[in-house]
Amino acid sequence: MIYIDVKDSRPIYEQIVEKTRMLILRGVIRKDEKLPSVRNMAVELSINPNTIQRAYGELERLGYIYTVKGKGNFASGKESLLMEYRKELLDKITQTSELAFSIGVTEKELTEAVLAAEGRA
Amino acid sequence: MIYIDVKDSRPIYEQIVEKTRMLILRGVIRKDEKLPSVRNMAVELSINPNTIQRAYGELERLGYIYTVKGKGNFASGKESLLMEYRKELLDKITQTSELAFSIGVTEKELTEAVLAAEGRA
DNA sequence: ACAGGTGTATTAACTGTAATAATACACATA
DNA sequence: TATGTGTATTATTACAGTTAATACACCTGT
Repeated sequence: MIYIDVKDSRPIYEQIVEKTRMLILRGVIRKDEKLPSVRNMAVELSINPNTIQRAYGELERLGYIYTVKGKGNFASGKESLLMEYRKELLDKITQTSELAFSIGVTEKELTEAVLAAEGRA
Repeated sequence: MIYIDVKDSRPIYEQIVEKTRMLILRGVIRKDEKLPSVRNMAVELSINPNTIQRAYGELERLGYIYTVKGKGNFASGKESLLMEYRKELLDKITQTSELAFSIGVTEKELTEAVLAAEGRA
């Protein structure tokens, strides 16, 4: 379901949060679907259970999952999450564009950079 | 010339690199213009000289400044730097757009996010 | 030559974060 | 009752960032 990129400088728990987040947002993991248990995922990824727990704690704090003690962690399926993430990405586009404009990049170049992504996705 | 944002989670030396970089790219610091000395800037920002030195070391490695022992650090004014940074920003736009497309954001929304920045810059 | 400003290098120490390891406890379910 | 689940705690290791204190070499104005 998830793999750790050793070349990625970000902490392991953060990588897990980010990848799980995308799996939920893309609908690969559906509402109320169970995620791998802390201990299972720890074995699969060959890392410490505490690190998984930390990632799950973050995901719960962000509202992506909910926990049932004795049973496991499940995707919340909250609808607001997708909208929040869309806004996050659009804000990032605006911020980067602002920086680009400030050093002379044209609107045409920026829209072309957007279109370059459309083909790949 | 530069200030440190204590709320910024990034390391101090990295903030200095990024801000100095922008000052050079925007032409605020001109070719062969002298940057504040290691000790001076350390006093101004109330941080350790070693931290400034690390930032200047990075800037030199990136080609933004050159060092003359006994005299100081100076902006290189290399022309390629601007083009490299433009490419960096455009790549970031493409990457973020790709992610956005993958969760259903439309081309229209993205171009609007670009345009939103044009007014501010 | 000298003083003062410059970059550079080194070593030690402190702090915070990430990650591991080893346990223990509480809850759910077959 | 046994097993799988989340949760909590403590200790330890490793590393990055930062500070501190020095020391050395170079440049320049007096």
